[in-house]
Amino acid sequence: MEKNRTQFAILGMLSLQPMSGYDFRKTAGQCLGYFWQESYGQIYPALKHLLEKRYVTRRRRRSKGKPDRHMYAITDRGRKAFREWMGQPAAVEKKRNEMLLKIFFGGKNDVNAQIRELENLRETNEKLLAELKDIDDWHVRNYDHHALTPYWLITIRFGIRRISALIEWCRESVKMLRHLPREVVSSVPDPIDFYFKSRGE
Amino acid sequence: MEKNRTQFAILGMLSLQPMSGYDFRKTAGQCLGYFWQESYGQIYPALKHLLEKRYVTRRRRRSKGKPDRHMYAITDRGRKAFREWMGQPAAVEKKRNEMLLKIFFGGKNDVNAQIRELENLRETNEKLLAELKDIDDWHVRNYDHHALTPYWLITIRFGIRRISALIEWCRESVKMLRHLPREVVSSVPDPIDFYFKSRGE
DNA sequence: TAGAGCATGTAATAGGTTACATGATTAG
DNA sequence: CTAATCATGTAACCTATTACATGCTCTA
Repeated sequence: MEKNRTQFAILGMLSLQPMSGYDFRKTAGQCLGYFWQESYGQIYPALKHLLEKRYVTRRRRRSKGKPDRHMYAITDRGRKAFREWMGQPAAVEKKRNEMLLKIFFGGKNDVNAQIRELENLRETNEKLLAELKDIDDWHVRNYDHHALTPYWLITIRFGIRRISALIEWCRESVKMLRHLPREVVSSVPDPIDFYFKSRGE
Repeated sequence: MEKNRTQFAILGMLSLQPMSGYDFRKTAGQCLGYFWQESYGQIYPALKHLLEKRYVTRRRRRSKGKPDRHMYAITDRGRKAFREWMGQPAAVEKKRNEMLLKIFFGGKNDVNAQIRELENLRETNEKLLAELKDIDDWHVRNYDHHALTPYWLITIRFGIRRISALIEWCRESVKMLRHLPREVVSSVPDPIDFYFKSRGE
């Protein structure tokens, strides 16, 4: 099997419980949202492939008023492929943070607009942090609810730490931008020596 | 202009100093590496596009023993397009962390292998953290070296906070995995109610 | 003498987003 | 009446990785 990770994310969810493509999107959004995201454009083709390879089975379930649903369940073949994938070392994703890229080059022309963007980011993430802490609490109180609880706590705490760090960084950066030197040194001694070169590398 | 970010990353670097595609790869790897990455398969086609749109100019520079280099410089048109892009709100990247995904589903069969993976991650990032702190120090000591220094410090500190959080998370997670309940509760009361559903959502 | 670094680039493939199409029900 | 939710899926793009091709020089 190739390394299409969407398929493994789906297999993983199906290993917990049978569900439809729509369910997967929704459930994954809630449980994995802060470190894994999928869109329908990937999910439905992936389910098709999984079915062809007999890693999953499909049953049509009718419902009144709503469209029919395709309920998928993992097979033994699927479970085997999933376990194999789980054993392999995790790949590291490419990092891309457009806001950082823009800040590196001097950010917005209007410093106040830049500050507002950072404040917004902080506020959004403060809400997210509160939610994650609630989820953490719930799992601590219901530690015996599911065999995977300790693992879920580990992933949640990744989110909590990462988001807390982001919030602190927003605060610090806003402070720095507020105390920016008014008259900025605009002449660079030697353009060849900018940034790293000048550190003697 | 479209929203091919590779082109803007290149324009940004060229706004600091003229350079070749090879230089860009190298310099970007050093200055932006912990939040932005590009491969040659994107860089060279992007330079071609930038040239066609006359956002950059190209001069061939010969050198003995080494292949010829194509030196690119940003034009006024390019600078204008770049400034326009800089003013727009930054897009948020899709999050994808394969290690977290695997941990969510129970991680490696062998808990010790999982612990080793986390320890490796921590060690790698401790080295990276030390490097970033050195760079931070250098910029603090040479605050007047370049007009963009405060901005560079902001991006570096993002890296420092993010990596510190990761390191702490690794430590905590290893501890949790070491104290995992031996006999794991393997029966789930009601599979429909796993994770979120059971929190009353 | 093997491998790394310098330096350019392309082609095949894989991965991912977005908009669209369909159409009923339910909540505001 | 409007918008959201339910639910499936496709097609047209765009984005990105990987392997390959070329060939010289310097270091171990």
